[in-house]
Amino acid sequence: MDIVFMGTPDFATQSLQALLYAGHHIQAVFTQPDKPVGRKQLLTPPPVKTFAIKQNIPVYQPQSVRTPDVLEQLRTLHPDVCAVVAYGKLLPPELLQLPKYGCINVHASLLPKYRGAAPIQWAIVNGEQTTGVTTMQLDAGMDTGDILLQAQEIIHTQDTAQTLGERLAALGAKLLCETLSALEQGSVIPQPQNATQATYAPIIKKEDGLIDWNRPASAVDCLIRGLNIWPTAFTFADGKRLKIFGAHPLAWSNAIPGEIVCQREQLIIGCGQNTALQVLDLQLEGSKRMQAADFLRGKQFTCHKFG
RNA sequence: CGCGGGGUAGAGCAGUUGGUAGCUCGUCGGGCUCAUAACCCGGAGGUCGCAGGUUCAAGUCCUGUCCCCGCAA
Repeated sequence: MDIVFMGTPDFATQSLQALLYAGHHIQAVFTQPDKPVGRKQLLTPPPVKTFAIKQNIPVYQPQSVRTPDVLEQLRTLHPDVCAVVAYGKLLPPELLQLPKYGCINVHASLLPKYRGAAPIQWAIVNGEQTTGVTTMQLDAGMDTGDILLQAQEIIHTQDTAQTLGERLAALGAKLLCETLSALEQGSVIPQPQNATQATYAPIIKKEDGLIDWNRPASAVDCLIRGLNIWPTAFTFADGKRLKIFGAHPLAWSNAIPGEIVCQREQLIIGCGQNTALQVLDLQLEGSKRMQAADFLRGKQFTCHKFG
């Protein structure tokens, strides 16, 4: 098929790659404009752009897709379908109607659960045991279109947003290819979403990473894994910000939430409901990321509580 | 030149008012032990990020420079 691809992060790159391998013709790629990144604010191209350029695919990076120019470009390209994967912009209705098969979206959740920008992260943070990917026919709403195909994926107890995201990206890429085949053969029936079942996964903000030590250790662990590798769950110790990249929940008694229960060979913090968290992988402000054992070898906290 | 923290043995850190570097772990050798990640004894390993400057003497003060990290964007 002749396809216009719209996507931005690594998650989307996998789908683009899969479409190419499947023998589709990618006419053009739309992706977000380059943005300043990091402390040095270096202008950095999104992953999809980098990949597209290597494949000699034309790249467009409009600030807005709600302009006559963009609509005109799409008309000229005249794609069979528009594949949208984590593009980062809502598409206007006129554009959605344009391609023969409309616009197909890959979403990293089992819709109607976890509509929105950060379905992978929130699924982990909320302690879900399964999630998945959905392909759907885009409509004007935020992840409200008719469902085409879905695939389940188990969330492991060690999963981070990073590791789960990689698997879902691969799964989503595969599902996208299957969906396009099914559309061509007319063998897929769009299913409207049950809006009453819908939940939302809003974009993650840094402050979402603040750890509430009153919550049970398992919940804190979910937060840590869900927000790894970005923005990372954090707390405060000795007046400094402490990022926690990895931990292990423990059963414990008489734990005071936030209390540093132990910092000899292991770093253990009290949590809610008489549980505790063994911190394994951390980074103190001004220092680099390291294993708790390494950290404790050179430094002890003078405060008695985290948070 | 946005604000702040930091670059000292393989790893993580101390180094007070400037006087030729210490700690924990690891590592090597020996001992103890049925055995060990445990314990005991001993050893190796550092031009203190880099370049200048002040000084009788600088990791420790001054200047410049590179790199890392938190915040802010």
